[in-house]
Amino acid sequence: MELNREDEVLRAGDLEVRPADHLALVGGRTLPLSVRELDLLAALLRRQGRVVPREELYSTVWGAPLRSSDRSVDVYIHKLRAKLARVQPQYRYVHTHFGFGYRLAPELSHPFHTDVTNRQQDGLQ
Amino acid sequence: MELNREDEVLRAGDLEVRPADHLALVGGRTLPLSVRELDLLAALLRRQGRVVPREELYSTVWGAPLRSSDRSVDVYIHKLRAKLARVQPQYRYVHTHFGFGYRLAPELSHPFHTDVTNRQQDGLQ
DNA sequence: CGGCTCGTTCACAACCCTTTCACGGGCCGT
DNA sequence: ACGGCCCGTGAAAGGGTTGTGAACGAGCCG
Repeated sequence: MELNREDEVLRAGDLEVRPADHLALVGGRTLPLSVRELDLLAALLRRQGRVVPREELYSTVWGAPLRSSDRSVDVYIHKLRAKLARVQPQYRYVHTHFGFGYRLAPELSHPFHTDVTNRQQDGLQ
Repeated sequence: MELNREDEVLRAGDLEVRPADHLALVGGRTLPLSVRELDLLAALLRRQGRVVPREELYSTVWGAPLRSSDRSVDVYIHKLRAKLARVQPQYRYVHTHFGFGYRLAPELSHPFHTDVTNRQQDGLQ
């Protein structure tokens, strides 16, 4: 688990999270997230721009070491992506790093190297 | 295999690699690389400016002696070049030294003279 | 109790990475 | 220029990893 400074405000792109208030905003609008979803998002935001291993995300958010077959992180990443994409389809916030974990960084959805993983051929925009 | 100092940062031109974070950046933007690709790039960066024999690259990145017919290094050099060229077409980072191996050095691409290889006896450029 | 939300787990599909093969073109010594 | 080795490059197979929808159960509340 991770401390929440009372006044902590995490930002990335149009995203804003106030962990102490259990509140996530996108462009000023409230984004309804469950506890796990918000904790996971906060953990990623605090490590913005870095690749965060699953093990670190799990131990931070779930408070226990990750068991080898546990897919919880993936499932919640999926839920986060779904909710973020519904509000901001033009941005990708969560990026997969194959074999390691995830990285949070607001990037335009389509240009250049697409996406989520390390795709080989991205098409010529 | 090669040690990754936790804070090691490798640079060449607009390229920046942080092996410990599994992260490669070009002009601040993330360059999506697979594990092998990143390891190979890091190995070249650590030997920047020198001609690195295939045998050395293979044993460093793959952790085993190079077998005589193994083309893995060539294939991954190709993948690296492709990804680098897509982001920075004006630069050539990886140079072939016929019969020996590869050398990493950021150099402007010659628009009219496509000299792909470098002879050993060419000396420094 | 009945309906709801949330968290967990499962199963299958989709995808990515690595390795290997094959073909063609390049480079070099003769 | 020739022949042979070397390198560039696309493709494909195999296996591991991640995406995704759905089922299940616990807790909450009317």
